Amino acid sequence: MTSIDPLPSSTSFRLGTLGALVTARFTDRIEAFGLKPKDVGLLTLLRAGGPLSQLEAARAMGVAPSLVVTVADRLEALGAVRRLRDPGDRRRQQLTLTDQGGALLDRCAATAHDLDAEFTAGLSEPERTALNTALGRLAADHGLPA
Amino acid sequence: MTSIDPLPSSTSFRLGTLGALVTARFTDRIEAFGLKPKDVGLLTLLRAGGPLSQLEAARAMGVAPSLVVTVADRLEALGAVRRLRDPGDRRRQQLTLTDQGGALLDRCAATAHDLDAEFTAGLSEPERTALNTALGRLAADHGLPA
DNA sequence: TATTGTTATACTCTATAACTATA
DNA sequence: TATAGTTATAGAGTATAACAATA
Repeated sequence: MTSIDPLPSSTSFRLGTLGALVTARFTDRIEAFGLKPKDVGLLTLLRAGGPLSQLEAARAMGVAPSLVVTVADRLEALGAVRRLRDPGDRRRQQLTLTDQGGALLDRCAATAHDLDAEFTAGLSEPERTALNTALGRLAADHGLPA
Repeated sequence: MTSIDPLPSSTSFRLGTLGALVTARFTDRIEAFGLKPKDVGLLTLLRAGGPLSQLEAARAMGVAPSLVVTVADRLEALGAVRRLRDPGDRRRQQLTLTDQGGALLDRCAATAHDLDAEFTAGLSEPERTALNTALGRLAADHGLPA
């Protein structure tokens, strides 16, 4: 008789459940900075892709433009981004990462790497490297930030 | 000068973003079976851990007991689980996986493995294996289904 | 009085739709 | 008339609180 490969041993199931777990922990920690996960996504995008209009940001993040308003409001209140009205087309708001926003993103990166160490403590060093390399390739293949 | 390791190269960031992406795709596909992700979680738990009371299920899943009511209602309507009042303690509802529920879970597993193949198409076979092995170890370390 | 399940309610996240200003 | 941003509203998912039945 043939036995079916069980769900919990699939890469999809494991990625989904571990991703939710690690996101929950990361969310808890960045709360200390006044940030939510989507805020970090926008900061990451701005560092990688220079100034962007809100609509461009929404498209790159795969979210509704109205959500970018909320996220940009919060980041602006923290001094992490600046909104500059485009003089050539006054409908557009150019979002720019401030120095303070860059420093905040650095603190998020440090937090993530701390979390990496704790979360993967049970892996050997080669396993950790192989894991991160494979995840990096998948991220690139699926259009996620490098 | 020292440069900070960027956020998108962290394992935590990659696990979080890839996990969200793969979960969204999986969610789309199991909708054809009338299932939501948490339903699949409960079915998985019941197959692995035999009959459970709703409270036990809530604890194992890390969700509120009231959510188990909703999930069990939907699964019962699909014929995937049975609720049996415990004769020894009539407050308890024992949740049991039916044959039909087992078949449904098998279809979810097949769906997940199809998704695995598509999602990791850009990896070499050794990379795919190393990835799944490392994820399996992390899942075990963090108390997720085997 | 404590516990299991259920129902009522509220909160978070995010999308869609309506609206304003500019083109 | 079309587009960028904003505001208003709605839906999904999940938690907390109130309640009913049983212990």
